[in-house]
Amino acid sequence: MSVTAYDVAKRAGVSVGTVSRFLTGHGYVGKDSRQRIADAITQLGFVPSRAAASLRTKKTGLIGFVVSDLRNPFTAVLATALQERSREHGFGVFIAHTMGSPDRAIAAVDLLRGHGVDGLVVTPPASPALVEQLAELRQSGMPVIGLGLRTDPLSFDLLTVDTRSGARAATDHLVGLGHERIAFIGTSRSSGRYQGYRAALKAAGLPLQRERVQVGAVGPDAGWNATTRFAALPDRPTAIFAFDDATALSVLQRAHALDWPVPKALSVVGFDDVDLARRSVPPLTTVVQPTDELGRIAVAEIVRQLTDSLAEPAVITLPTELVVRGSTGPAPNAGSAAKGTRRKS
Amino acid sequence: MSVTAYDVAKRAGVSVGTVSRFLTGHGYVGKDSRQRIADAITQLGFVPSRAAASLRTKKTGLIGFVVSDLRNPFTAVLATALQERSREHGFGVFIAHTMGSPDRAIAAVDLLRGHGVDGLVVTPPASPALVEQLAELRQSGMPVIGLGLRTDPLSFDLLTVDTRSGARAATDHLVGLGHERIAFIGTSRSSGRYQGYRAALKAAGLPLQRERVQVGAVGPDAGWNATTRFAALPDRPTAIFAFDDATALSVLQRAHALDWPVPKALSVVGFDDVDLARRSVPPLTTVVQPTDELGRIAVAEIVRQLTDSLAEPAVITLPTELVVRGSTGPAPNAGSAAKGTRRKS
DNA sequence: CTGTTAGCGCTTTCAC
DNA sequence: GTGAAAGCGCTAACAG
Repeated sequence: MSVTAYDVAKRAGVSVGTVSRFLTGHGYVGKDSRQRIADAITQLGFVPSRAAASLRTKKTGLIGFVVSDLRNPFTAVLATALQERSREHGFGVFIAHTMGSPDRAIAAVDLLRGHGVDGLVVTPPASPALVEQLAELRQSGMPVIGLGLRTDPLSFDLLTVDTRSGARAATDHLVGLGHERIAFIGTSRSSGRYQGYRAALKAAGLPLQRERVQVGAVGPDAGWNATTRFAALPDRPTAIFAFDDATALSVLQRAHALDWPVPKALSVVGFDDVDLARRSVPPLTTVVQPTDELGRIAVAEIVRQLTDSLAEPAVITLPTELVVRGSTGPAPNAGSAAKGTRRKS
Repeated sequence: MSVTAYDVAKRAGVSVGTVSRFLTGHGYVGKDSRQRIADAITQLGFVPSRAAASLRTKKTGLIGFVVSDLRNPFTAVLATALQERSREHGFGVFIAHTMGSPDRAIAAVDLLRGHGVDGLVVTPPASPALVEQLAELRQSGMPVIGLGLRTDPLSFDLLTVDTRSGARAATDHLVGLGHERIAFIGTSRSSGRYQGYRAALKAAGLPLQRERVQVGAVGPDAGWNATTRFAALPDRPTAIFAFDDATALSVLQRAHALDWPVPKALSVVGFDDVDLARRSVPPLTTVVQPTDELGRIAVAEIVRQLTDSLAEPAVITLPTELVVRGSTGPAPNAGSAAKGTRRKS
């Protein structure tokens, strides 16, 4: 660690300047020097200090990634994709988790800022204060991109998937199977998922029942509890559309524990298509998010903004896709006539 | 980002030195100055540059975490624990994944080094070259701790859980239930898990059958495939002990798909106790790893070494605990007499 | 208690 | 093509 560019220079019989040119690739370095520097570097095990470099260049080669909880499988997949793509551009990813706390989100951004990240990728949830902080950063020239982080006046780039139409497709699928009592578990009524859910019900002429909508928490516990509640309803829903796979999988498990057979008596749809969805019992019907694309585009956007500097904040929306697996089936009393007919009404 | 300590100093009407003393907490700062500096900082939105600071102090406040794959739930939990604990000590965690590639592991360490991490926490798999690299680093004064990363001559600190006795307890549990054909899925025959498995069989006077041992890959795919193979055996095993929960859960799923009822005809034991294990169908019997403890101790060790400097490499071993849930039951033809008797050979 | 000053390791003109 | 030298933002003596 204490071997510096000067040591390399001395060893190679050149000056630091030349070593630096070799390192950065800016400016010419003679074929001869090039070879000797390369040798000296490997012999000495020299690793250039980014801290020192960044002091001059104002670039750390670091992308900050603010997440709520890394233990969420979807987040982990996203982080992995981001890291893979960043690597291709020579960036490292610095992940800071917030455990869903607004205060910690702000602290996380400051931590990342302190370490000089070149850009920021931020995921929900966001508080007004966080959004303001990010907007300022963005204004001061730092690439900031919100991943599924909608802000009312668009104050930084938004990369999002079309959750609304994904939710619509999922609900349409259930309607098409003859389901009329379709429950929803999600974060809020303003989410794209809820909008899609509602739109599908409306299009099918189905009532929107308050007791079948569970908003607030999502995740394993929430899915479990919501399922318990739904099961206790006088008119049990015959289908549940859950915010994400983590939630949907626990719905599956709770339903099993309650002897509420899936998909015979209950159909379940998730969102994300995490690895386990493919292999749950039964395999989960879900809405695929283009995770790799998200990572790829997020990094590409950061890199672009780093050079193009200040373009107007833009929205990039990626499509979703419904994958039908074993967790959805015809509604219990729907008979054979129900198949896909009620959908266009 | 471009607001510096000088700006703060000017605004507060003091000198940079005083601002620095305020920031670091070293040396005295008058109550008056203190207040004005604090005000200036918030007004200016000043975030000190760690890069600049670390150039002097040789400390970045960063702990590097080298993992194979963040998508492994256990890894994600570990990363989360590590991040929580690091935060308490004022450290950030820089995660670099290797996707299991030895070359990438080396590159990851260099990436981390380049960013000047103060310490390194490394998880398997490790190659000889990686171990050598880490040993050198450790020798040059950097805290390095291997998490479950055994090296033959102990060249850096090893923090590990007693997987051997965990595996022993798991297998003993199966033996106690009357199982005689117990299969194993793991990484290698030199792992603690295999040793524990073998020891338990031996103690029970049970033969160690080659075709019931599947070493090499682990994880969802491996669990799925191994189960397929085990099912095709003339003498189907009545129990499977899997390397980790990710593997065990896919065993559960594959068994279900094969109409191989768990735990009636097949008992399954995992390792890790990830979140989903509690809620799988049926709930997974598994060996708990003290994840939080691991994170806590890893960070504490790094911090300790950062001050105490060079102690001899040591081994810290944490105990495991077997949690019995619904995925294990009496062996199919064991009758009631089998209960726990065969255990003491 | 506080100001001044000399670097930390690198990059980057500017000469040669 | 390459060397010399200044400076990035901060910390850490060292005077006062």
